[in-house]
Amino acid sequence: MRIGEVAEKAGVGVETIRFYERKGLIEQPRKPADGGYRSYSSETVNRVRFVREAQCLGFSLNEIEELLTLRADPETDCADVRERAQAKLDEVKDKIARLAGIQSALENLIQECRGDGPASSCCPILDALDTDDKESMT
Amino acid sequence: MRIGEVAEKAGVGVETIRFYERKGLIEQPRKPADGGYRSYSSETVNRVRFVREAQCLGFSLNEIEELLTLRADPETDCADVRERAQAKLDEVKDKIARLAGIQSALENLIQECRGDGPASSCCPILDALDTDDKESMT
DNA sequence: CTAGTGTCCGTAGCTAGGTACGGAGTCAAG
DNA sequence: CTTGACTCCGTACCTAGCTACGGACACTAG
Repeated sequence: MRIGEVAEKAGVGVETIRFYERKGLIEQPRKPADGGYRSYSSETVNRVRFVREAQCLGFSLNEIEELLTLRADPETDCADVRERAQAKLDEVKDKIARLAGIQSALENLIQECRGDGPASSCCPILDALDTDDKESMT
Repeated sequence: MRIGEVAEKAGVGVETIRFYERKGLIEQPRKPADGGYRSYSSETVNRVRFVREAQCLGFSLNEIEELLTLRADPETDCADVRERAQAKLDEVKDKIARLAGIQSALENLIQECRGDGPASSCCPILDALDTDDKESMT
């Protein structure tokens, strides 16, 4: 599969694929036999999609690389992989918990803003989140 | 409260507060009476903390402003607020769902990497996430 | 053989989100 | 009334993550 096809299937530009390649986020597919064109496997499409996905969720490209290198590297000791995976898992759980806080703040807001009149002093998104601060300030 | 105190309590630099002020993310506290110094309420500290928090979770500053302006703007119609809050709520739920996908991929990975030997071909973080793609490709 | 499309590479430019600099003013303590 | 800590403002600079440019090469169809 050539670069244009990968880019299209992953929903990004060709330049982005080249950029990710330089960053080491996807395989380096030098194939001088094939006229000097890059040739990718379909796994690359999934990798690129995963990168975009993880970016939306607040991971940097470096963190995403860490996530991706958790997989099959035959040289790596399994205990090490497990340890890094656990660290990432903790991060992910923390993100979920904090998003859940925002979620319930928004739900409260929607509950409280039932009427059609002026919003006056209802709509306390920060107030809803302040409780966190108060807990951590005792 | 002056800018340095806000910055310290929120755990950011003074320049960052000024930057957020320029962006309209926090109140504009021009107080020429007080020697020309900015004077902030303690709410600003919470706002700044919320901004940093939300950034970690993948929201841009523009999106964060949208979240923050959901609160008490006496001119705003409550129905409009509710609508925007619902849209944000959908985004947040979606993020949580996608993080949950990564979470279970990591949990699988940790399960499968029980041994101490070489990692060989276990550790399928992408494989675990591929299932998503397959569902959306039917 | 030629035109068109896709790819190669390096380098330059762009947006978001800060971060640092430098010269001047404010204020409290000594 | 000077010293030191803090603040003012504007501008310049920086990193991350793309995105565009431009000239050369490959491959396909006509």
